[in-house]
Order: sequence, then C-alpha cells, then structure tokens
Amino acid sequence: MDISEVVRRSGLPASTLRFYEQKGLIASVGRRGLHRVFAAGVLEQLALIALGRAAGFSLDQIGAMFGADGRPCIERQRLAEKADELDQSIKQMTAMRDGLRHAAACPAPSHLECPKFRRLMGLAGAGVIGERRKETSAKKRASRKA
Amino acid sequence: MDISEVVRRSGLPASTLRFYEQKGLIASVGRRGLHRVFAAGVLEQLALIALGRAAGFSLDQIGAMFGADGRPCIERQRLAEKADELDQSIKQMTAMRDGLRHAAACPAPSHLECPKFRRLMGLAGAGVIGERRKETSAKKRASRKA
DNA sequence: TTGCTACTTAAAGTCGACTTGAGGTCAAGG
DNA sequence: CCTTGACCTCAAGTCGACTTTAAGTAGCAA
Repeated sequence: MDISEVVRRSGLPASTLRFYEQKGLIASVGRRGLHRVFAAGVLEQLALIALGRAAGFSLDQIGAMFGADGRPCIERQRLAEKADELDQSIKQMTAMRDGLRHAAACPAPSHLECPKFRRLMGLAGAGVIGERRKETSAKKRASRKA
Repeated sequence: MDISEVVRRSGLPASTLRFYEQKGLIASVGRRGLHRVFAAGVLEQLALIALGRAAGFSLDQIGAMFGADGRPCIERQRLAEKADELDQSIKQMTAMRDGLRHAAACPAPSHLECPKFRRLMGLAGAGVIGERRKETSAKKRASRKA
C-alpha cells in the first residue's frame, strides 16, 4: 500500500501518518523510490492508536504499548488503571452535568443566588471537580473541514 | 486585597491572576503604587471561572459570560447545551471504560483476538468514540507541585 | 540611605498533537 | 522534452492556558 491508500482507508491525513512514523508509532515496510510502502497491518495499528487516544492515552504511552515487532503488548493493569481514571472523570462530569442542568432550569434571578450553584462553584474552586477536558475529535474534525 | 492575599485565598498563582486580568476575566480596582488592589468580589469571580473551566468552557467563553460590571450574565441555554455535551462525553467515556475493563479482564492471549476489543477499535477508528480528553486539573496541580 | 523583598512589565517558552509551508525528487503522460 | 502531480524532507507554525524569565520599581525596615 502506498500512503494515499492508507489515507483513504484510515481517514487520517498523510501528514499524520508521517508524524506517527516519525514518532515510531507505525513503520513503513520500505520505499518504492522515495515513496513509503506500508503493510496492510498498519491499518490495524492505526485503529489501535485511535482506540488508545480515545481512551485517553498519550501518543508516547501508546508507543510504549507496541513491541519492537509492531504487535501490541498491552499490560492489562494499565487498562484497568485507565478505566478507573475514566470512572473518576465520569463521576465528576456527571456531577457537573447535573449541576448545569439544574442551573439551566433554576428560577433564581442570578445563578449566584442558587445554593446548588454556589456549592458547585465551591467545589470547582477547591479543585474537587475535574478541570480541563477537551472537545471531542468529532468536533475537531468537523471544524477542520469547515 | 493585594495580589498575595488573592493568591492565598484562591489558591491560584499570581501569574494566573495577572493573566486573567490581561484577558479581561477579572479586574483590579486600582493600584497602590505599582501594586494591584483587588476587591473582595474577585474571589467569587475566580470561583466562577473555575467552575466554568471545570464545566469545559474556554476562557474566552467564560469572559463572554461576564457583564461589563463584572457580574455574571449567563444564558441558561448555554448551560443546557454544555450539559448535553457532557452527557455525550459521559456516554462515550462509559463505553470506553467498560471496554477497557473488559479488556483488562479478558482471557484472550492478545487483545486483538477479543471480539469486543476489536469492536471498540473499530468504533474508535471511525471516530464514534470521543477522542482527546485531558487529564484532570487535580493531577496537573499535583504534578506541578512534584 | 541603603537594601530587601514583594511586586511590576513585556516577551518568550512550554506542552501535545498535529498542520503548514517551502523547496526538492521522481515517474508517467502529452 | 517538459510538465504535472503525488510524494518527499525539514523546519516552523498553531492552539489554549498558562508559566517562566529578565529586567525594572516601589514601599518599608534598619
């Protein structure tokens, strides 16, 4: 497969594939002239990378999950840890979601007068509630195309 | 209050306060010499900013939620929208968490041989599952202190 | 008066994951 | 033969939210 086919079948831009190769996340099996040639397995690797990213692993962490052969070697414990992390985030986000829904429906003239809202403020200030989540890739892709 | 007191009572570094002021998120009531002087209300504003950040709003969006007077003017609809966004993320993260937990417990020799895992890979590759979340501020603060 | 220290400024750096741009190479088609 | 277009490389730019750094200043104590 040449890069354009990988682009077509993975949906990722060529620049990303080159970037991933440079980071050691994927590898081309060789060159035809200047052009990279990829094995079919790269698609599976890319899917795995996408999954890792979606689960919240960094590219470096994902890189560490591939053996030198390109096959994944994933410690089950890391998965469990990440699941626990997600669980934490889910709880925080659920609390936040409920708080926002309440505030959206709350009849108080200013949100500042709503005790629930103030409580939420307090929690956020104290760092009890997670900060710094990022938008979903779906949105990013959309805005990139726009 | 001078900046050091705001630092003490908000837990934010002075650099962040100056940065927020520069962005127009907060304002000092004046100067004593060179030194900024803040009104007590700034603490409430900071709590509100923290809440907004925790809910996933950008600083610019949060800035737009303050009237020129410094009082919040928050459209209930934006809150409801954000709650819906969070709900989306929660669903995706829940799916991911369950998938990871399964994979962590799955007896298949390689995860690639587990049909559930492969399904998850497919979903992530197709962008069905959210990508690009970020760590929680609690962790960031911790690692900053470390 | 001297010196300390907490504060000030503006500009540049950081981090992660890419994207973009400039300039180069090569095989195929007119 | 020459152009076109797909690919290449390497360097630099982007985004958001800050942090860091360098250099300067003002208030207060000795």
